[in-house]
Amino acid sequence: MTSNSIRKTSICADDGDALHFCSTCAFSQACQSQGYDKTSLQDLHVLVEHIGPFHEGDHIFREGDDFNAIAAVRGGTVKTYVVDTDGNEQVLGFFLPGEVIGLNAIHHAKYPCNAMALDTVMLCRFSFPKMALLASKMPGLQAQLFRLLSQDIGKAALLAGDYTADQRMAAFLISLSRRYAARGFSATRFHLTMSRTDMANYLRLAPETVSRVLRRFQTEGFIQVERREIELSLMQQLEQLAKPVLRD
Amino acid sequence: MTSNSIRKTSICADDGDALHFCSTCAFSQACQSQGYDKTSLQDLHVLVEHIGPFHEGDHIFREGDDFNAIAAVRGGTVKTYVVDTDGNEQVLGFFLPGEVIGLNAIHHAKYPCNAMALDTVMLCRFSFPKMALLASKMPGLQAQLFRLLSQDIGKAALLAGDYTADQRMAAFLISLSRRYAARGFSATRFHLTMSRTDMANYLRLAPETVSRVLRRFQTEGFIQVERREIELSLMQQLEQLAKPVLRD
DNA sequence: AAGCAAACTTGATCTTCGTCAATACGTGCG
DNA sequence: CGCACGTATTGACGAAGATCAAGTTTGCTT
Repeated sequence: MTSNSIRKTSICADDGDALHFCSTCAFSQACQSQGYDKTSLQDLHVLVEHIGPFHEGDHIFREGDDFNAIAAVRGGTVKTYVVDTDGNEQVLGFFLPGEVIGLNAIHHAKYPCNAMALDTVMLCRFSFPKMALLASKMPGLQAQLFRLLSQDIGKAALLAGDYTADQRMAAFLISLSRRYAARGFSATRFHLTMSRTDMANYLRLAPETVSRVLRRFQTEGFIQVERREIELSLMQQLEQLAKPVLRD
Repeated sequence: MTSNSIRKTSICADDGDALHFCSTCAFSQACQSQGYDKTSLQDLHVLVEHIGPFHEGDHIFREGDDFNAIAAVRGGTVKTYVVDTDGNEQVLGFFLPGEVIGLNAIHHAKYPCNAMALDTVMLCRFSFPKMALLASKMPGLQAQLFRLLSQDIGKAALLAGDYTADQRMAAFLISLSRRYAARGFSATRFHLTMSRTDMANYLRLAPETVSRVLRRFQTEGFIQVERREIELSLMQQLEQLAKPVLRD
């Protein structure tokens, strides 16, 4: 469930090498890991575009917008969401640095959801048509795209099953922890970039329930939480709780 | 949410034409829709394998099996599921003729769930490595694969949101109806190939709740249900109920 | 520094759906 | 034919979490 395939922390490798596009992006690996030719790499350079900064509350794309590009998060957090018929917000996911947004837009050629910056966000934008064309020439890139897409199919598991509020919350915290750790950040102390309401809308709980569960986790010694700063003290116990959700 | 990209009903077009592989499969379209060369087509023929019949209760693959192929359902119904830590079955999806199973296995190169035949099932098996290779030569095929994968990312929405039992059930029935209709079957009368328990495990409800909701739908005149035969009488009302779930 | 709005917390009550238990139904088998 | 098992239905009860209603804190604006 965590993005194992995305690891590098450096934001932009301007190392004078041929590989001078965003190295945060998931695709650098694919290219590095196999013999690419100069032409392909040139093409890849051309189709990449660094954009941002977006600020808190800015929209990156909106539901119904024409799809033309996917984007890797270079810095900050992006939430994707839809608004249901009664005006309630359903958060579909939070995207940390190194993770890719827009993959669910390929099918209908339109973005099926909104994407909003939760803090200051920098992106690496890839024209999808160009990338698909390039993928034909670079089997490693094609494979990487297939993997990214396939990975996302299973992601919804966190929301799906009928888990308790405690299990959901534990799984959410563990997931964040692992994803931060994979980027070289602390696995035990981090900043929650989203509001309690965002968390609630993601976990399909009421904001009140989120508050209560966090408080109880604190009194039980699992976590220390102060506003949006959180420390996971008893990882063990949290993982135990999260196990049915994360399935590892 | 319904598989718009898959329409043809015929099971196997042995028409002597170059296109003599399973025309039920999602990929025939991709190939037809653009100028393919003879060699590619030859390759595509080679990588396809008709398998079956599987009988009720047979496993097609199991969680943890090495991934090497995806498969299109030619006939019958397949359910995919996982068993959680307390032994409860979570049904991930039902796959009708024309739909593709195994797409979520690409990422880890292992099947992340079990697949079981609910009745007599015939499949069209595609070696994935060969298919990926071929996709490099056939942009249409590559695009079709990207679309199929992207489509599945959004599918989990049916289970996700915190909908009522009524909304879930209505959405489920409407979804089946549309998918059958897309295959040329009746949109209003069909056979439920899965047990109440399977439906419950898919919709994240108790089997008792499934029973009660179906009964209430019947007394309200929305449906006529007799054992596993069902008729949708007031499509209008059902669609109204399902709207928040299906988002159209 | 005061005022304000938004986010968050906390408590009390209510609703939906799960659980438990009993019964009916239908199918296969002796 | 009738027994037995699995599947489905129906009813009574209980629990988890939503909703409603105040409060409290935070941070922003003036």
